[in-house]
Amino acid sequence: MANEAPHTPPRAPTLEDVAQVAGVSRATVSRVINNTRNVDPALHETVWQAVEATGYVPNRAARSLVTRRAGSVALVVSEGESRNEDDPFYSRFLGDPFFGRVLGGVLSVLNPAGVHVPLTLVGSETARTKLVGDLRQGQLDGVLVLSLHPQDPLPRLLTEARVPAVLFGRPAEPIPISYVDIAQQTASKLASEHLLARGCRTIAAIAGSLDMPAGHDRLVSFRSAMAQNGYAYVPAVEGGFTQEGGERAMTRLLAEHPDIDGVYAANDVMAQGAVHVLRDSGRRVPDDVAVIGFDDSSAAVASRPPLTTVRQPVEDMAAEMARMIMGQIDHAGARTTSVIFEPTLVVRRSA
Amino acid sequence: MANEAPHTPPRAPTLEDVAQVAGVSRATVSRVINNTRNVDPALHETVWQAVEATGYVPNRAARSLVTRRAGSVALVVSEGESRNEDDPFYSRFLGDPFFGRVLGGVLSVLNPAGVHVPLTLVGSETARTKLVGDLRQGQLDGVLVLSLHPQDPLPRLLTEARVPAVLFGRPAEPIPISYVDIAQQTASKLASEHLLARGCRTIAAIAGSLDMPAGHDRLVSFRSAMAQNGYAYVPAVEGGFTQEGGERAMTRLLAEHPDIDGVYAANDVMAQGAVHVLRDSGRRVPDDVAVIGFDDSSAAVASRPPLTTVRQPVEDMAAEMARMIMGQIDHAGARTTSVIFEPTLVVRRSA
DNA sequence: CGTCAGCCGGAGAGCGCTCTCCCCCACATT
DNA sequence: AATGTGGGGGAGAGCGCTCTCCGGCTGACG
Repeated sequence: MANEAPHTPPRAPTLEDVAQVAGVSRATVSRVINNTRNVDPALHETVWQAVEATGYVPNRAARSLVTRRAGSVALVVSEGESRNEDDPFYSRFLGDPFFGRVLGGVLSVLNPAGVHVPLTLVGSETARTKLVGDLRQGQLDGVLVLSLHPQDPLPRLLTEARVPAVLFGRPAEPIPISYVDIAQQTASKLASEHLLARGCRTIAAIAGSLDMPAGHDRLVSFRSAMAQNGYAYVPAVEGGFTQEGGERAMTRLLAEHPDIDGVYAANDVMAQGAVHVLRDSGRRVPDDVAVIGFDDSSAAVASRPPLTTVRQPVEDMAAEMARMIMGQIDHAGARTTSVIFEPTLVVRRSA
Repeated sequence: MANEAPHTPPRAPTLEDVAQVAGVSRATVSRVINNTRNVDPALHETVWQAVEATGYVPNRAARSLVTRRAGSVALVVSEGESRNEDDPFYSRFLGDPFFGRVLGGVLSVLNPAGVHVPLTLVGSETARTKLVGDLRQGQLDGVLVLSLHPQDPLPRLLTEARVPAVLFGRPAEPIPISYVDIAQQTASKLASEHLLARGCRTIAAIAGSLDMPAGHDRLVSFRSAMAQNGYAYVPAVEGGFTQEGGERAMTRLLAEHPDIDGVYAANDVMAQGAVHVLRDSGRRVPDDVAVIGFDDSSAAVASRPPLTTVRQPVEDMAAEMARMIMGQIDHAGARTTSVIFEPTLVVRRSA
């Protein structure tokens, strides 16, 4: 028994190997694989056979080195200053079904395209500079950003670095950066008209955090939708997007307006909290008070009664983000764009 | 205005640039940065200053090319044959808080270490070969696998390719692959003793899918824990880990054993379904029937009453996976290992 | 029949880094 | 004083790929 290469794994085949098998030059194989120029069809065929035969897989690193393209787009979950990566807050957000849907949408576009999608949590100055460094250095071709905090400096940083980036949801400050978002007016219209149509006359809102664009926009547009139907004022309490906040908000709303018969909550978990409070106060849902949530999350289905809720096409939005970032990467200097999606109302039993 | 480099971004500094600024050779700078050998402390200092001054960031691709290390570990969500990537099933799993916790745990170890964590959904033969190809080619240093299906061929494939890999949960078939898991016996002991201690005498189980290790082990170990307390037989119905399945299982259990006063469900959503059925049947939880769930997911908190549940230290387990894979990568040929974690009982109001 | 454009394949440079090899010099040893 | 020893630095090869440049061949046209 010869001791040749006793523990060396059989080195992966390179372009050179394929070239040798096919009896052509490295350059030709490269051309075939990236089909970048006309190559004689017969040779083309031979080369592919050689690729099959050798089990060749292009080496990403080598390719990146020369093309200055990493072939990866980071999905970044970004907080402002206050938090660090160990904060359970992150797990909470990552565990949110919403995040999973985003991920699914992004991967459905990027994985088939052979693009890697590294995930990063960014919650400190250090992490932020490292991210931008990676981007400038070309370790990353672009970023998809889920920015959770209105004062998050990351979006601005990214625009300043002139680096491909797309946000989920409009930025808190008006800066020139691409994003996808949902038509909050449509959502509000859907919700208000549904509530009105089923006979609600005293309607209140449980708002999300008002310093976040989503929280702010949902309340403002709901009020204006109600105004268009003749309701000059809609009482609202902020619930901070948490179930407990929803419960507190509902309690307060009930205290101030005991005759409430319709509630629009800016997300499902707050709606769920509201339902609990409503039931505990002896009211039936939807008979005495109708409740509409937002997100169509698993909470909506798990709730009793299951929640009527506004559904964002999150997967589609995320997929569009992926397409947008690829566009930006391919055409440097392209204009920043925004794509707005239409929500739908999923009618279940709570309203 | 000179038109020198009108649109060329100022090329990122390379090792060479730093070397020039520091007045040393490329090799020395490399040594300092990776501190791989003794370097004169004074020079060391000079070099770091030069790094600061130039804003140098090492080029990952170039480094990978020579070290044959990608600096990235994929997190793979793997299904068996039956599904494709567009299947909403994936979104559902990704949206599961459990997944987010895994992600959080993994990132808490790998991000600080500068390791990228690309996410991949693998649900087809093509995707599987591509993954193994990436691994062999060195685009990926290792994989962390969440295998969802008992017949999933991926774990076996990975061991055959002799590639660094760690599973969450023991493999369905006995193959030599590293994994982390939970001590199901402890979980069962905790649950059974809690139920018994609060006076339950007719106890049933709602099992998960029995072809999955988690589903199987939870039921088997629960029965043996009950047996140790003198209960020879525990009626059980499979609920497939879904809320609806939990409802159906509870309905059937109730029909066959109307005197049930304690239920152990293999996850929270089934427990939540069970609670709904129990309440609809006029029984009070926990007064008439106590219910224990598993996972300590958001469903446990959202449920009314909030669920007493078995909590796995998922973040810790995921972090350990990350450490294990790094160990495997650094010491090729290391033995496959398993690490088993102890669960705890989170007592809320349902039992 | 000569010239030239156009097409297609090969040669080879070089992307930014690591790492082996070599050399120089300071200091210890004989 | 000659030789040994080892720490610390530089030179340079080369990782696997893309892409520019070049050359040979073919066919069209004068």
